[in-house]
Amino acid sequence: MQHVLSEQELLRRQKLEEIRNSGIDPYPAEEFLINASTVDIKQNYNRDKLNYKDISIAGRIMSVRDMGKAAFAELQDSSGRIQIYIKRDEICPGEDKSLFDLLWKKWVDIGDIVGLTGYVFTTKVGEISLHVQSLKLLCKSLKPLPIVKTDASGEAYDEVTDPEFRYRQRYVDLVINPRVKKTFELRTQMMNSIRSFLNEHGALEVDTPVLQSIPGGASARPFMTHHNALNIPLYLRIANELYLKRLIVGGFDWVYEFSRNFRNEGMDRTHNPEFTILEFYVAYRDYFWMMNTTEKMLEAVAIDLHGTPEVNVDGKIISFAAPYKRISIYDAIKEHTGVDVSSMQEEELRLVCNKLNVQADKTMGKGKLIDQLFGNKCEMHYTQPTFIIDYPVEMSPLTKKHRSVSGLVERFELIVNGKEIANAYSELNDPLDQRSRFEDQVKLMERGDDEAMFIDHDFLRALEYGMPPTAGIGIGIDRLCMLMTGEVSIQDVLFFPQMRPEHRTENETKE
RNA sequence: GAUUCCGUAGCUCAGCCGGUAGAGCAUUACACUUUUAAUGUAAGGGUCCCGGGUUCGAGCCCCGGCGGGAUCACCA
Repeated sequence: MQHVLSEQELLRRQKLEEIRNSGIDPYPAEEFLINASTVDIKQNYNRDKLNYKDISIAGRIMSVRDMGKAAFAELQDSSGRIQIYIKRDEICPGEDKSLFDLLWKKWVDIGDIVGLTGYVFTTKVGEISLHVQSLKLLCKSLKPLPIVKTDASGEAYDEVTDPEFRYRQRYVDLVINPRVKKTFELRTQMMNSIRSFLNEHGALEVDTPVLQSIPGGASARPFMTHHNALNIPLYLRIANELYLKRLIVGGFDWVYEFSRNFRNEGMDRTHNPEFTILEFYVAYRDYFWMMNTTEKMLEAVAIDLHGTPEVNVDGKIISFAAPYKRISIYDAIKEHTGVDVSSMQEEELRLVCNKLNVQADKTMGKGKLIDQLFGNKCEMHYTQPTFIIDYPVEMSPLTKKHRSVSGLVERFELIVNGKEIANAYSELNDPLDQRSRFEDQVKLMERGDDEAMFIDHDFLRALEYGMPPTAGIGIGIDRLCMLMTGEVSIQDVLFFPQMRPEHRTENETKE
């Protein structure tokens, strides 16, 4: 894919040939046995010196300080880095000094992967280091690694900050920016923590279809594809809600799934075309129970990750300690616009939107208009976790009607740092009501709302067999991860965020 | 999709009023057997994102495109 090789790349290819010609395999097949990690050595050496002979470690050479007949270098393995000390007469005890003079001094570059054996010692200046007794090349690297140097005070020089470079070549980003690796390790810890919480409470993790013939469970534009053998259109899922509810019909009491969803919409620092939502559904519960459970779970996760419910996001301290504030969407709108919209109909709402400079076109029904008002005027004000509750029925086609207030549904969204991270409700289980809500969606679609829901007849059939009263929730895992790791862009919590393809000329693609 | 900023060596970045392309690190050579942003001396390295235009002359000005960031719109 590279048309013109740089000076440094040509040189590394030459070295590769010289290595081969000398009889050394630059890409050996046999395993290299490791018996320690750099972090293990650094943490335990001082306490337990006797056990740090005959050490075998492997990793990437990250810097070299040659000193003539000896050299210091830094080796990075999956756990961290350690300084290594290589003395010529130590690794080449006989007459033949080529292992040091050629392999080490001429051929090994920064970025190469090597296996080392030796013993641990502390240098004059007090740095725990590996005194190398044998050196084996495990992989010759052909591209120069952009090296980030850090001085004694921890300040980084030549740090690769170009987001395009970092996202397109995440493998390099991970090698050279240790913080990035930490973010992704934290993401996995977060998922594990959520799993533990749910499993300990008796939930069952399940898998449901990604390819769906009717994309349901959310209002969004789907990606379309085609199945050749069946000769039918299929959609990549926008949500797994309707499938999890079918499982509740089938007799499971608590199911959950980390669902990779796909939505064919705009991208920005909080939206990627594919993203992950945790959904779970619990029989015989309602949305109050779900609020209690959600705040308990998020508090537990934050403590698991940080030892405290407080996290620092963009200079703001956000506390996940339960309980969270609860406020109805009408009260929220009243609080931030001064307008009581609770009894308004569509036309009046549109006037309010126009007056407040909130976009309100003709395809928008009452529910969407209220959603617009909240999204544009209120949402950003909720920094600390806040449950917004009791939404109008028009914007919630899968939600059970409110037990005491007509026109509302039993739904909440959780807002943190001005962004929605969860959406939940007492699930609608009245099959006839569900059918008429779907039919309302069809009317919206006919008005031009390209995000209105399709009718899912099989789902209606399932509900007709009977679904127990159920509470359900969807939690945006990427956004939660942003909060838990302090990242402000979704691209920094996804290994490979969606990017435009890199431009390639005819020649470049051949290589 | 709209607005706006950006694209120069492997990396981070300078580049004046339009006048033959610069630094640090990295690389190469030599020296150096406990250094740590190692050091000293020397050297090499460029499709200035791409394509047009203006000009005697363009990294710089103008037009178009590609890619990225930010803001907005849509959305979670």
